[in-house]
Amino acid sequence: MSVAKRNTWQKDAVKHALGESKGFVSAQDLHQVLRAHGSTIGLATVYRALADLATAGDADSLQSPDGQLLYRACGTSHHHHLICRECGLTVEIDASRVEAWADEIAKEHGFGDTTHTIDIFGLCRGCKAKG
Amino acid sequence: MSVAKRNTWQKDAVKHALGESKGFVSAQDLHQVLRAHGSTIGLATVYRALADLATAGDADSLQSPDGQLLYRACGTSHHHHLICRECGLTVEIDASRVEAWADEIAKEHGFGDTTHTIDIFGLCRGCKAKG
DNA sequence: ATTCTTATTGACAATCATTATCAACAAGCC
DNA sequence: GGCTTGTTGATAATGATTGTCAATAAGAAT
Repeated sequence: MSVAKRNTWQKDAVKHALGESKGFVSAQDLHQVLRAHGSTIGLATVYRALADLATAGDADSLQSPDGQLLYRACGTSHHHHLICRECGLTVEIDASRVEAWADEIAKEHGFGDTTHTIDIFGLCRGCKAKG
Repeated sequence: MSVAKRNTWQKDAVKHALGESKGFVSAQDLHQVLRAHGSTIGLATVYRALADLATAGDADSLQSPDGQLLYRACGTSHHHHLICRECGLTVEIDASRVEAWADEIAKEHGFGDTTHTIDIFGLCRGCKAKG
């Protein structure tokens, strides 16, 4: 199998920057952060690195309500999120109950090979108080 | 309050075409269907009409996995969908159990004013057999 | 260490869905 | 029929993401 992937500082930079970010970040945001930190990394590269990370299971991706793709560093376990639409605060939630429900429903209707999108957007305590 | 909204054949056309469609349709698709039927409706108008319908609660919108916005005619009751990613077959599912769960989780973490995205994509019986 | 192969990069162009613009139009009112 | 103003639609603008491709550099071989 030899060398299929090469290790570059760019990939590490993206991975690291993603790890530093608290909530979900868009590829664009991450690119700007990296440039702000003095990196000369290209935008296309950030997109590619994020896609790789997502494929490898090191990152989680979801679509924000306005259609942007957001990424977040994450372990291998499958889980879902509760996200503040104001400040971006993210809480990982255990969704095993819903997972089971989703599989059950799918099976019930003869569907297979399923994936699901289960995310909750709202206002966190802090932002509720402000707003 | 007199007249805030006017009734135009364009809005009716969009509403009707949406009702005819079985599963979810993109604004682009709907526009093409309408044009194919001889209508001279403009693309921007289709987008506006769909947005209005969604706001009024007469249509349901969701994002397909590749980022497009899809619409579907639907009653006023809030529900979710099981969608075949191959042929677009859509099954409305009763998600009261998950609704309750989502609210509960949100409350538990101090979140308010929540909305959620709960959709299941998979392969229906027919497409499983083919693929 | 030097050379060699080729995966990877990054600037830029290309796509594609969606939104904004704005003059022309028509729905509902008199 | 006119008047007012919400609505339309062709087009341009936007903005995220992907494709292109020559230049670069990682890792293997020497």
